[in-house]
Amino acid sequence: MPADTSIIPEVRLNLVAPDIEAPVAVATLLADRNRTTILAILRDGPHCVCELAAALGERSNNVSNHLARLREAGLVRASRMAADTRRVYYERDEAACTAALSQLKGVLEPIR
Amino acid sequence: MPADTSIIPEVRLNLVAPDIEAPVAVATLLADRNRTTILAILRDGPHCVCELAAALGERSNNVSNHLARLREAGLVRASRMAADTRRVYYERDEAACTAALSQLKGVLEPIR
DNA sequence: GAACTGTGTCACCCGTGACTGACACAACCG
DNA sequence: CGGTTGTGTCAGTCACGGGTGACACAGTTC
Repeated sequence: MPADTSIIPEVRLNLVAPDIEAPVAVATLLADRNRTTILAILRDGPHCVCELAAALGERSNNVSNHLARLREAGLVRASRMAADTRRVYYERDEAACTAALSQLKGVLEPIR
Repeated sequence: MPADTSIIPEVRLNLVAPDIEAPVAVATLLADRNRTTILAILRDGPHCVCELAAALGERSNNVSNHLARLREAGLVRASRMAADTRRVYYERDEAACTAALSQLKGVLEPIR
């Protein structure tokens, strides 16, 4: 005879996948060692490309590529300083970083 | 005449790249649409593989692969329930998720 | 026992993305 | 002006990882 199926939880096939584009985009940026290290180093203030390249042990054009990705995402800003216009200094956009963190909280934090 | 070089910031080539293995590992897991969606869906309680597969529009073996990655990272747990031993139910490990979020905070939050 | 459903494992294919090399541009110096 | 340094761009190459297909295993039903 069949078991009491009433206590077997029904399979829910109508689950809706939530919108996770933004957090995935943030995580994709952080999923690279060089980009995450750049963001970590910039926490102590602006640095130029050559400094970051030396710290990472990477070529400057490669670092420049990663900085472009971070810049397009708004996480960092580039500027030439008056005292040293030859080098380009990058600094974090703390507001954007906080917003990015919020996206990840939306996935990793318990339901509110 | 030469500019006053004393105001030109010296290039710091002695920067030390911080340890970012853990946050990169977390971000790598979240950098995939299916894995992030799984974590988001599991916020409302345990679900079996077939439910997750239906919600994602993916095949169950593919979802099982992603769940294995999440399981190895400790973010989810698998269990067979007494009322339905045929299916495997997955649930979030909230403590591990919180710990994972802390790793990302260490990169995205401003310096303390 | 056989048949079936749900899940897990693994080799394979293939697209995405990181690193490279060559080159171009910007800003300084002689 | 030409030379040098710092940075950016882009096509090419290659490794990594996600999806698939085939199969094995667990648990249930007949």
